This record gives sequence, C-alpha cells and structure tokens, in this order.
Amino acid sequence: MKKDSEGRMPLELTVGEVAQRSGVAVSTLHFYETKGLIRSWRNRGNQRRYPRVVLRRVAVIKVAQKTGIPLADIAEALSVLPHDRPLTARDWQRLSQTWKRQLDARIASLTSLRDHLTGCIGCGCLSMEECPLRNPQDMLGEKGAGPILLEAEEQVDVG
Amino acid sequence: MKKDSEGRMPLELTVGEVAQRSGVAVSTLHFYETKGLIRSWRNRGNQRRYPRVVLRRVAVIKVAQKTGIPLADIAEALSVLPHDRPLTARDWQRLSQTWKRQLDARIASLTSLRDHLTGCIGCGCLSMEECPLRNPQDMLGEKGAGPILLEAEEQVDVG
DNA sequence: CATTGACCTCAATATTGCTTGAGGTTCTAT
DNA sequence: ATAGAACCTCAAGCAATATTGAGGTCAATG
Repeated sequence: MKKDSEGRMPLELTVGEVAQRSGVAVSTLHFYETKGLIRSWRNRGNQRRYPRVVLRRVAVIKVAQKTGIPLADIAEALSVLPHDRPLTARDWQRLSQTWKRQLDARIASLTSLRDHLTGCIGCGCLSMEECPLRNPQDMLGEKGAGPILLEAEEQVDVG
Repeated sequence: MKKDSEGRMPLELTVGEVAQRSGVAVSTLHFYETKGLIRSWRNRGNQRRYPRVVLRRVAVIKVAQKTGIPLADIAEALSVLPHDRPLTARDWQRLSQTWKRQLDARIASLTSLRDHLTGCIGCGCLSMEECPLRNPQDMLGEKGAGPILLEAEEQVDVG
C-alpha cells in the first residue's frame, strides 16, 4: 500500500488496493457495487475511489457470508450503515447481534442434525426401529398425517 | 398410499408417490435421477417405478444437504450404496460417520465465527483495537505478509 | 370411450454469486 | 513521450440446484 510523502495512510483507495487489502477480486468489488453493498466515487479519469471504511464493509460482508447469510440480506442489513464514515460500536453491535442470533440458530440446527446422525451411527439407523430417522409407522403416509419428523418443521418419510 | 388387495405395502412406487412421501417435487426426482442419485425402472408405458429403498435414499440426500454437502459429493457417497435392496446398518454407518465428521467441522467453524462475533459485540469491535476482526497493524498490507487472520486459513484486512 | 390426472421428454428459465472476455481508456514510471 | 499496468463498461458464461413450460402419452374412471 502507498502512503503519502509523510508516510500517512491514504485517504482514498483504488479498486485494486481494496481488492488486495480485503482479499476479494476486483470483479467482486464491482459486483458488490452493483448490488449496493459498497459505494465509490470517481476520479477525473472515471476510476473508482473508495473511502477506507469500505474495507470494514467488505470485512463485514465476508463475515456475514460465512454465517450463511445471502448477499441480499447482507445488503439490507448494511443499508443502515454509513458509507462515508467509520462504523461506530453501536453500528456494529446492531449488526453483529442480529447475525449472532441467526448463527446461533444455524448452529443449533446443525448440532441437532449431528446428534441425530450420532444416534443413528450407534443404532444402525436405517435398519432399526428406534432410529430417529426411521419412520416409526409406515402407515402414516396414508393417514395424511405426513411422515416422520426429522426436524421440527420438516417432514420426511424415509420409507 | 395405495396397498394391494391384501392391504400390504406396494412393492413399487410411482414418481408421484415418491414425491409425496419424500416431500420433494417430481421434477426434483427427475433431476436427481439425471445426477445418478437415484434410479428407477420403467413400466410398459415408460413411466418410472421405484423400489421402496428410494425413499431412504432421498431421506439421506436431504439429511446430507442440510449439513451443507453439495449434491455431487452426496452422489459420490451414495454411489457405494445399493439401489436395489434396503440399506444395511453398515452402509449407513459408513455414510453417517463421514458426514458427521464434516458436520462437526462445519459446526466448529461456525461456532468459532460466532464466538468472534460475540467478542466483538462486547468490545464494540470495529472501533476498538483489541477486536479480533480488527487489523492490529495497518502496515501489514505493504509488508506482503497479508492482513489479520479472521479464521486460520483466511485473511482479511478490515482497514 | 371419453375425460382427466398423472406421467413423459426436452428445452428454457430462475437464483445466487460471481468470473471471464472484448474492446477501449487512464495512470505511472522511465 | 511512451510502454505497460491498472482501470473502465458491458455482455456473456459458469456452477449448483432446481422449477417451469410446451407438446405429447398413458392410465384409471364414470
């Protein structure tokens, strides 16, 4: 990264600098811009220039993506954040608390699934009556009640 | 679901029956078939007929998908399973142990991410020096060392 | 035997999240 | 002044995971 003659941080970043420092491709930054996730202004030669805060936004995007949140949702959450000044602790707290909740839910769901799997490994699962993945009564289908629950809201009939 | 004249379970299922009992769309079953995840034979009128074990396979596919495993990987794992007879305990154990490991890894990764978020909520994160999401030294970028680690294998510079 | 619902194939479309390429411009270094 | 790197736009393509539609066949029922 360049510094000015005093060795200070640059006030604005080029797209290449943002790409390098944030670890995402230039094309991805363009893409994020079309989706409204980030913003830039242009220099005299029509090239994009970014405020430093864009690095924070990109970092936030990446964190959120890791939790499994789709870009559209991230965009909506980010829409309340300033594009033009550093994020405050409060800004971040709102976002991260929301996302933490979603992440907790996701982890809980996967953990429950894993515990089912674990149980099934022990019981031999698909060939045994007591397995949670097994349909306890194969009649259920015709009662219209729907087959066995694998997870609370989702029903499958494993036959 | 229909039974035969003795009230027994049908030996073969139509695509519609499989769809209803497994909770996936007919088009999805067609799709899975093109991907080699399931198989069928045809009756005289060229309609698909399925063995009951297909319900088990579909259930397994859905379980695996919930853990985040892509269809291609599921297909590969399922390729060792019989299409023509009920799965054995051993069949299932091999699969579920593999997937449990992947699931464990995924849960661990998300949990670690959540813990970062949790820490950040407490510290005000993006505006504070001690936050794990924050780049501790903004010089790193130009040293080519790459910016701060968010997770072990992934580097970001949050600016 | 005529209708109607279930089924068939194949192609096109949808969504998400990007990447690649063509063709042209600007910036930086020498 | 000029070469090469970096940038620009716009369109197309890709991978995964299906869904939808057109046009036609089959099967169960009154």
